[in-house]
Amino acid sequence: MGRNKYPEETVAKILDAALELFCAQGYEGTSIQDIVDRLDGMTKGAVYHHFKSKEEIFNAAFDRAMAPIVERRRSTLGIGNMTGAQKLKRLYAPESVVPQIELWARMHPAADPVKSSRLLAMQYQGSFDESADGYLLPVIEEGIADGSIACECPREAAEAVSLLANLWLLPLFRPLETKDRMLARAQCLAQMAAAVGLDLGNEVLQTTAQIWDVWNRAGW
Amino acid sequence: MGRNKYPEETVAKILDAALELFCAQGYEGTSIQDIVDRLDGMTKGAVYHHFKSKEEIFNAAFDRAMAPIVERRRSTLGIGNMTGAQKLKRLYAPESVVPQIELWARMHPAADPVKSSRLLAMQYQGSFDESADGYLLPVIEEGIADGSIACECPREAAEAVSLLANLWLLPLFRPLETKDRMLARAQCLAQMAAAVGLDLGNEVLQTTAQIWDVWNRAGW
DNA sequence: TCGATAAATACATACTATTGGTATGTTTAG
DNA sequence: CTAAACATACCAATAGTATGTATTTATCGA
Repeated sequence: MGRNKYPEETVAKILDAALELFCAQGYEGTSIQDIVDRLDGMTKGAVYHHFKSKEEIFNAAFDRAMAPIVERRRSTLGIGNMTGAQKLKRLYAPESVVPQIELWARMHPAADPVKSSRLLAMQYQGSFDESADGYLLPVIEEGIADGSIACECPREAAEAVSLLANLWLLPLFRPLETKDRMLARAQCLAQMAAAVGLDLGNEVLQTTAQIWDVWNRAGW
Repeated sequence: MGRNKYPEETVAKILDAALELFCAQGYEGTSIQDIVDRLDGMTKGAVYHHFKSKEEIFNAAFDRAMAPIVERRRSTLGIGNMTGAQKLKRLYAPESVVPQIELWARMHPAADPVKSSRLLAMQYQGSFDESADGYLLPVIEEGIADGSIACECPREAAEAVSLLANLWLLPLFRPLETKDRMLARAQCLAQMAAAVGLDLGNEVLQTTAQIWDVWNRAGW
């Protein structure tokens, strides 16, 4: 093929193909050759020119997909005249959650924890990062500082809620269940969060309902 | 080597070696050859005679390791003259939990969610099985039936508690943290469980402290 | 009960296709 | 002309298979 004038298009093609395959078949279930085969005409040399390993492709693919979500959330929380408690509720409101779910729905990962074990590990790791250095714990601490939240164990509460929200409330790596069961989970999570001082807001149920709709519309 | 009169010894040797390697290096990080190399003199032919795939070895190794724990728990819960609430507390008492932790400590899995992603997936899957068809939900339902537990969402509560206990309270796949942080997590979990009607008992803190000791004694 | 033989089991050996990755071209844009 | 953007040809390691061989165990007639 010689040389392309716009190599970033090639990179984008690679990452698009990679993301789709990694989601559908998992990390180990996807070979570099699988990816190459989707880049009509291109060869492995091109891929390894732009990325130095399969691992790097994997990370780059997901980072790229997540970037707009992360940015959106950052800007949402940047608003100054909101209490911590208000920001917390906002984090679990439809406008914050649904875009992320839409992304997941598009990615359409295999509903098999073993096949998706790499993704699961990412989500697991992410839950801790999210609560520790990420956005949840800071928001809670902000709430404690401004008096809008009363929580005795902010770090622990953040971790627990984050983990439950990511790996349980939306069971990405499990066979599809019913809307009622998802709503029951949301209700349950809200109760548990309230017990440690975190009010996730009344919108949580609404958010969950919308999540289910998005999910289903995507043909799960 | 010809033929062994007691092939089950060979199987045991294979599973022992496999378990150790899978824990230390993860599933993908362990090759069949790695396992074979630990079975002095034996070859791949032997391994593939007794097991039809790497996957099967992996499952067999962990099933074998878990078997005594599962049996122990089964017999503990079999006692008739206990209420559901009493059984629930017992599930989180040191005598029930510590043996399992000792097993995990011996297995000594890599504290890296990606390297251990397969194990993580197993634990994740296990949390749902445990709550659904396993022992936790039945105990809660027993408690509801005999009036010793008041829980509006038994299934959801079981899932949430199970997930938190398995993947958060004991963060197998995370770098070691302090005893205080583990205790704080236990306290937090107990509070959250109480909010949905599950009293995990006062022993939870004690259990957690013992877990940490076992963990540390194993040189984590 | 006994030995001979057949059959099945417990391995070893040798091989294969696929994999992630590399070394080294070749072509084209800047 | 040079460096980037690819292609081509290779490599070692991998999970798994096909097949060969030795040893145990089941079978059976006497």
